[in-house]
Amino acid sequence: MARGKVQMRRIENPVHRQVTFCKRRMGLLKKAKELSVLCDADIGVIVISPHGKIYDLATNGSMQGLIERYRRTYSEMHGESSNHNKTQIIKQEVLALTHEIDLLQKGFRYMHRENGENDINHMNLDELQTLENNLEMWVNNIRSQKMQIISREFEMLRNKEAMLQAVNGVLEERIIEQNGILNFSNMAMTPQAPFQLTMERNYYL
Amino acid sequence: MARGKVQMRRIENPVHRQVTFCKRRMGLLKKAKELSVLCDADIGVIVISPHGKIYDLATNGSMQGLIERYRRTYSEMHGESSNHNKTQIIKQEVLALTHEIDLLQKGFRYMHRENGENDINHMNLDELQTLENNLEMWVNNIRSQKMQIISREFEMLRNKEAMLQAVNGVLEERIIEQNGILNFSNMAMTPQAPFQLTMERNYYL
DNA sequence: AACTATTCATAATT
DNA sequence: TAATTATGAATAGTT
Repeated sequence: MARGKVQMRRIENPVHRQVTFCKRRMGLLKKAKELSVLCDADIGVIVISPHGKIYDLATNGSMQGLIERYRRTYSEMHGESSNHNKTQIIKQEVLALTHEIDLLQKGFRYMHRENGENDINHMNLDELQTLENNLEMWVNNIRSQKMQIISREFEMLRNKEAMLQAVNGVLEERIIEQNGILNFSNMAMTPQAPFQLTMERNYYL
Repeated sequence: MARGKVQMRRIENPVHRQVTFCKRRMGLLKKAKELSVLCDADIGVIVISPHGKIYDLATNGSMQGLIERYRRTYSEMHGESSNHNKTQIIKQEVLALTHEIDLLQKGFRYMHRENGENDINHMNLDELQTLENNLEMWVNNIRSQKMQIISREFEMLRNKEAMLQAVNGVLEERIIEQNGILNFSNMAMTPQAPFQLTMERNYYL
């Protein structure tokens, strides 16, 4: 809209999000009123903030009445009898939410397949509490794969090093055999600074 | 709005009114979706045309569920007592499911923060297809960080190697100076058996 | 909360 | 009905 196109995703900054919520909520209700007036339609809008606060608008009569009209037509459309038992309604909601959860879980499974690693396929509702731990595991898996590849290269370098030192040893022996004198053995066998090969955990995080 | 400011009253021309109804209805629902996404709000919109046709939108779960939440809050505000029957139990289930969804969405956000990238908060089916690319980016970032740190270690090993080779060179020269003969140059450059220093993957798992 | 620079929505027109 | 476009509205970022 203004000062740059807005990305259509949740605004992370809480202050910005709150301000935008307020502005756009007003805009939405205004648009609803305008549509109602211009086109003679009955409109109801319910907005529930993340904190559960409710903002609503009913352009004609009460929201309750509008909801009743909605329910009636909805039932007619679905051929349901006047069986709008509360239980029935809430079961529908459970169904909708369950579907949503399935979608999200599919997303997780998809991601884990992408990693080429084992997946968390059987993520049921009870296991969701460990979401962060699962992520940690994921990162560790990536770390492990990485190390598998890296280790080969290290091995080669280390082999080369060991080999060269062995050669040095032989050469020194030969010189000692022939000379009885060796000036630079110190330099050869005791490196000034230890060659640090520590791989601290945060290196791989 | 366009081509002249519109008067905020019922459009008398039926054709114009119908066209405007269609356009503005779409605009209203779009705005509602945007507000929902941007600000993490649950929104329900019901539009009833003059002819009784119903158009609706519920951004989270079903309209029935949204209406129930609306009713519940409305009832609470008016101090109406609650009856604990089956309905009550299922309502708790709805609450639990809603909570689970929140957790999952938080999980997604968390992961994307890890990537240092923008997040996909309201992951719908259409957006899941880009998940693979996001993961790829994440893995690449980890790989990059990893390599930056690893390279130091490699450099140190290489320095050691270079040093040892230089020593070898000096030693060989010395031997040549003194002997004119060097028997083990072959042995020096072709190791018989590699020195196994395997780092198995489960070390890091 | 007020102010713009922009983008967006849409009324009129084709 | 479906595009196009000129214009008014909405609003993101800023003060």
